[in-house]
Amino acid sequence: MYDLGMSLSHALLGLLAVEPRSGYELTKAFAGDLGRYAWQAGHTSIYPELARLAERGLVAVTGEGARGSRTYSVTPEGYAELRSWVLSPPSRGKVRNEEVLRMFLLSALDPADALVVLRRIVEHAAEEGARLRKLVDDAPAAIPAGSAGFGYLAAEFGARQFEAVHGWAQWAIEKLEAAAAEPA
Amino acid sequence: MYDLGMSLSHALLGLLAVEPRSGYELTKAFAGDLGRYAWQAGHTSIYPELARLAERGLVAVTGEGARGSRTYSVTPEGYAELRSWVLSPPSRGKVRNEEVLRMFLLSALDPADALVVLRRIVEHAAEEGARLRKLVDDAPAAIPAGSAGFGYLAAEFGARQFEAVHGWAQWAIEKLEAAAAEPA
DNA sequence: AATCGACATGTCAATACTGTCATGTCAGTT
DNA sequence: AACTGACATGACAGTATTGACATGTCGATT
Repeated sequence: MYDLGMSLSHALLGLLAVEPRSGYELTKAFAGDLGRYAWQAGHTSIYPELARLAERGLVAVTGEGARGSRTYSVTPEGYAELRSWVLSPPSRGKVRNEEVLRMFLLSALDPADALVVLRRIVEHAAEEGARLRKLVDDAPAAIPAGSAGFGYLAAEFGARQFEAVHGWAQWAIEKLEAAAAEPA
Repeated sequence: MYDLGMSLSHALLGLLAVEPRSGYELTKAFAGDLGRYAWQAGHTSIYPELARLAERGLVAVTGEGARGSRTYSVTPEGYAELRSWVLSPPSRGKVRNEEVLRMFLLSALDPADALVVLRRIVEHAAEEGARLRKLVDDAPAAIPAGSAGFGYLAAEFGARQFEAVHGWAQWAIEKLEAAAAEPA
């Protein structure tokens, strides 16, 4: 009677709801922004989880391709499960983010060390923010709701997050430099 | 020869670097914003990890209190390890965030369902943003670098993140409503 | 025809983590 | 003196995840 590891299964349902895919293609999706910012998983977790979802009837193999590939699609039950999960109250989701942890721990360091990290964050956030902003701009202006639009909302989300991180790091640098200038 | 589970150990080193604490107090720290936004862990992970850190000489018991409590402090080696971790290049840290995953999966849903979720996000982000903004405002204006200031940078970070989420969700609602108004 | 790289899936042992149960202490109340 | 709730740590079984290894296919070069 397990129903843990819920997040991975729902991530898979979500991806398959947008478009049927093989395990390999799902793995590639996790190697991109989805895995980088929302939920990471390797193929060794994905394949067994797909098998479990198929066993529960939430997905089904709807095609076979070259090199033994199997294309999975969500079943109506799978879509219902996904919907109920996304709509369900947030309560307290699992959170693990090494980058954010680093930011939390910044205060534990020497201000000089913290500044080094902050300057790197400023640079990195500017790059990632610009990349995602470009992604959004290049995407079609209207949201073709439901199909190809997957990732458009997410890209805008990411762009804004990085813009916020960028502003924060600059603010933090100013604060630390000001504190260093006038010793107590 | 393991050196995995790095993040938890560094979170502990960071907390102890700010101030010596017992396992119980560390557990409470994880029950707060640290656990909610950066890295979650329960006492059943924390105690064994503390023992391992002590074995490796990165922390040490520097006091014993009532009810069998042991107060841990970082050793110089522990601080060096922490410093090198925070300063080390980001490469690709572990990321797991159920809330962000939900946002990624929004596009997989009916626009009507997505709107429900987005409106809840607007509300929640406004609340959390306001709470953290208040936390920052109530904190001392200058950063007493190194000691009591822990959490000040982090609180501002969180406040800005939620402000960004708030803006994003409002933007997304407008987009979806506009798309619904003019059917293709 | 051999080679190579991307495609595609899988096993397995080791490690990590969660939830549940268990145990005991101490301070303040009743 | 019994009770209660917060303090404080720990064991353990079940589940999840990772990293290393393994296997084979197909298309395009060489």
